[in-house]
This record gives sequence, C-alpha cells and structure tokens, in this order.
Amino acid sequence: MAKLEQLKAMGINPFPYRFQRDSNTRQALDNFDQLVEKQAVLTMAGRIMTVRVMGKAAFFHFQDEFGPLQGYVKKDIIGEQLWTLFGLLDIGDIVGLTGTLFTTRTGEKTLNVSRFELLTKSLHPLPEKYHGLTDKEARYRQRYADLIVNPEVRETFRLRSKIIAAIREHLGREGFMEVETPILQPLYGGGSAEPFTTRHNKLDMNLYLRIADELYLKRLIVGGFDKVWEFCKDFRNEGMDRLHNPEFSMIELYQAYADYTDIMAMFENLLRSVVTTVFGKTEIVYEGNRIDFGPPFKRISMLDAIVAHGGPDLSDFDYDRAVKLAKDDGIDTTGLMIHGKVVEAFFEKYAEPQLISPTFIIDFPRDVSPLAKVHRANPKLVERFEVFIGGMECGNAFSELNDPIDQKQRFLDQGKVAEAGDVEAHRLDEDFIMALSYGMPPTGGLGFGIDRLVMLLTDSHSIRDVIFFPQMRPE
RNA sequence: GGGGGUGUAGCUCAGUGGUAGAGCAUCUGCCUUUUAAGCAGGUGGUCGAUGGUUCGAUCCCAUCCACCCUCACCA
Repeated sequence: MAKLEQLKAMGINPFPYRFQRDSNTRQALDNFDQLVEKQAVLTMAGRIMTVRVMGKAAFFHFQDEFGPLQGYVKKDIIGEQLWTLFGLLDIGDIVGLTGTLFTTRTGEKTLNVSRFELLTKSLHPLPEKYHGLTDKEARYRQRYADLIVNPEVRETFRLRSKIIAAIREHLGREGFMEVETPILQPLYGGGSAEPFTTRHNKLDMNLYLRIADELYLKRLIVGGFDKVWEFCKDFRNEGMDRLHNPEFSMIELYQAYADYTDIMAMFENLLRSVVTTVFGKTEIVYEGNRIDFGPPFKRISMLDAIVAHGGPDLSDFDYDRAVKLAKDDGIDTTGLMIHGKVVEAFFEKYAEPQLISPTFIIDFPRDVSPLAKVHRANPKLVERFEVFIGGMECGNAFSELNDPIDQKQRFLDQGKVAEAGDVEAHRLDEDFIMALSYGMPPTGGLGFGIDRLVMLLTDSHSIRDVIFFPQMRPE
C-alpha cells in the first residue's frame, strides 16, 4: 500500500490500460538460439514470481500463460529511474518487459531487460514460492491463486479444454449438429435424480434446473434433425463426493436410424479419436493403471459380468431369490424394491471396480431403464450399454424407446416406484409422449460425463480437480 | 448420514496448562550472473467459533463451523 502511494507520487499509474506485446515465454524458449544470434529485441508481459536482488542488479522469474522465464535487470542498463521503480515492485506484480536473450553463467536462458513498465500492482502476497498453495480448501476457494502458483493445475484445465475441443471437432466431422435446449424446465426428466427447484415470478410457477436434456433432444429427432448433440450443464440436488458435483457437464447425442450397437461403435471411435488427438497416443495412466484405448473395447452383458467376476447368476429374474442372495451376501437391500436394482447392486459390488480397461456393459434390466427400448431377444432386458473405464462409469446409451404407448406405460410404472418412496423416479411428461406419438424414428442415444472423462484423462482423483470452481459451502 | 483426520502469521508448518515459534513473503541496511541467492536487523497472530474445567486455556472437556479421506446414498 505504501508502495502504491510512492508509485502514484512518481507519476506512475499502477493500473494502466494496455500493453503491446510481440512475444511470449514459449516463443522465446523455443527459438532461443536464433533469437540470441540475432540479438532480437522482444517485448513480453507476465507476473513476477521470484526476485533476487544483488546490490545494483537483480534476477527474477516472471511467468506468462506458457510458463516461467528468468529476467535480468542491471542498473547500468536500465538507468537510475527504472532501477528505483524496480525496487518498488513486488512478487505478484504484472509487468511488461523488453530486452534481448542470453544465457547466464549457470546456464539458464534469461531475458536481459532493457526496459520495463508496471502493468498491474498486486496488493495481496502470493503463496510461498517453494511449497506453493497446498491447502485443498484454499485452492478450491481461491482457484485464481491455485492457478497462479501451481502449473500442473493450469495444465489440467488446458487439457480439459483440449478434450472438449477434440470431442466437438469429432462430432462435427461425424455430421452431428450442436444444439441448445432449456436449462430451466417445467418438468425434469431424462435421468434418475433429484432436481434443484427455482421459481419464475411472472409465470408464478416452479421450474427445475435440468438433470438431463435427453427428452428435449429426442423432440428434435422427432422434428427431423437426424444427428444432434448438446454440451449440457446439468444439475442434481444430491450428495457431493469425489465423483459428484451438484453442477456438472455432460454431452448427450442422438442419432436417428441407429441402435445401441451403432452408438457403441461410434462412441468407441470418438474416445479413441479424442485420446489420440489430445495425447498423440492411445494409452494413458489413471491412478497407476495403464489404460489403452487402442484395442477394441470389451463387451459383456451385465448379467454375465456379475457371474464373470464371481457373483451369482441372476438370469432367472426371480426377485425374491435375488434379494435373498443379496442379503446372504451382506448387501444392504433397503430400497432395492425391484429385480433390476438388485442386479445393479450385485454388479456394482462384483464387477464395476474391476472394469479398468474400457468395457461396454450391455443389456440392462428393463425395470431400471424406463427410456430404453426392450431387447429384441429378451423382453426382460433393454438394449442399453454403459462404458466403464478405470472402474468409473463414463457413459450410458440406449436404443431409444420410441413407442409412445410403451413409453407412457414405463412412466406410469415409474410413478408406482415414486409412490413407493423413490424420490428419483421419472415423472410422466405428457408433451414428450405427444412428441413420440408423432413418430420418432429408430434412434440411438448416448450421454457421457465430461468431468469424469477429464478426470480419467488427466489422472485426477477428484471431480473438484477438473472443475474450476467446485461447489463449496460459504466460509 | 457413519467412521477417521485437519484447522496456529499472507503461504508452508513446528509447539506449549503460565504474555506465541521457524522458514518463505513483507520492511530496513549491504551485495552488478543469482536461482528455495546470501548476510544483519525489524514488522506481522481473535492459535476456526462458542461455552465449560482451572488462579490461569491456543493446549484439557463439550458443542458448533469449515475442509480433507473413507464408507453409505446417488448414473
């Protein structure tokens, strides 16, 4: 603060308006030898991160978006006035620097500064230079400080951006149209979850923040668009843990005239393409496990997967027997009111944690999949798959149910589940039934969580590490 | 919701039933190739909050708050 007054007294604006750069730290380092040879004069800008003053000269590190570079100022070169100004700078200040490149005695590539100016005065000290900012709470609450001092955090979010760009590019190449549908919905649907409720004053009605956009995208398929997708922010009013944030990102896509096997092939290609585009190879490491997107993904039915991982055979669809087996196995059967839920419980216990390599789990119980089409070979099942990678569920897809009569019945069945106490059961959406009754072509659809995909591809343990501003309680 | 853990200076962390400590940052002085620069000196604290025990609590006890890990719940 005292320095701020001194600067003003010297006629220096601590918060000037703009600065013209012609280079950055990456260009300087990438073309270092040439630039040294030409004695090229570069102008760049960045934040001061460290300072080492030695009498009448000083070394410092500054960093821009691309990383750090050392700078060198010498009183003889920059003159009395700038040397005084340099003394008034702090770690954290943002400066514009002009100079030539050289290598120091200890071999570090350095900008020999001939001119500089203060671009923004920092009024709050940066976290410690050696340990950085390690307190997780502080890092989430003050992500800006986290980003300044922790380069790996910047890298994670840079990758997030690249991953999303690669997905968008791939879907564009495949002929999918990106669309936008309502976030505020009069009726929530398309998933099993509790919603956030909000209120429209003029309409005097409750609205819900969407838990999914599935039912709207299908309306667009009815309307005649054959391949649509949306990058959707969804909201679910549920618990928070390392895999769940109340506000999260999902991509849903729908393709007319396709079934779930087409979608499986499509999604496999998409993931392989994204990983290759972003990393230049098909293999990544997640939590110590090597995961290769190159080979064809494994495919196994949910019932078979349970058996294959040491669980019971539940293919007789006998609810009472399944519940008894579950109880004997120590599974908490509270809330497992239908056969499909018991199957899922067994699956989650036996199979899910083992599914490290990309695996399609196919053919789910019908009673837990109210928007999926009945399996063409077995009426107790639906044509649905989920993708598991690194033990995490990373996507969910169906041959979409397009029979309005069946769909209505499924909603009504869900109503019974709701009456039985399941707050997450689907609600009857009459307008959606109306849309289906106009005729929706055979359609395959897919939803996949962006945050979990980014976790996987950036080897992040918590969803909070891949969301810039995760939800926190007020301090 | 259950279990475990953390909370002390701007940051990273020690520590004690008797007026609060280090390193970095910050301030003053010295130092013209340093890099966790160095040397000398100084400033900086509601010890998460509220109660209780005690002559005296940052420390012991209780309650609460926030965060982390984990289990449960939940696409």
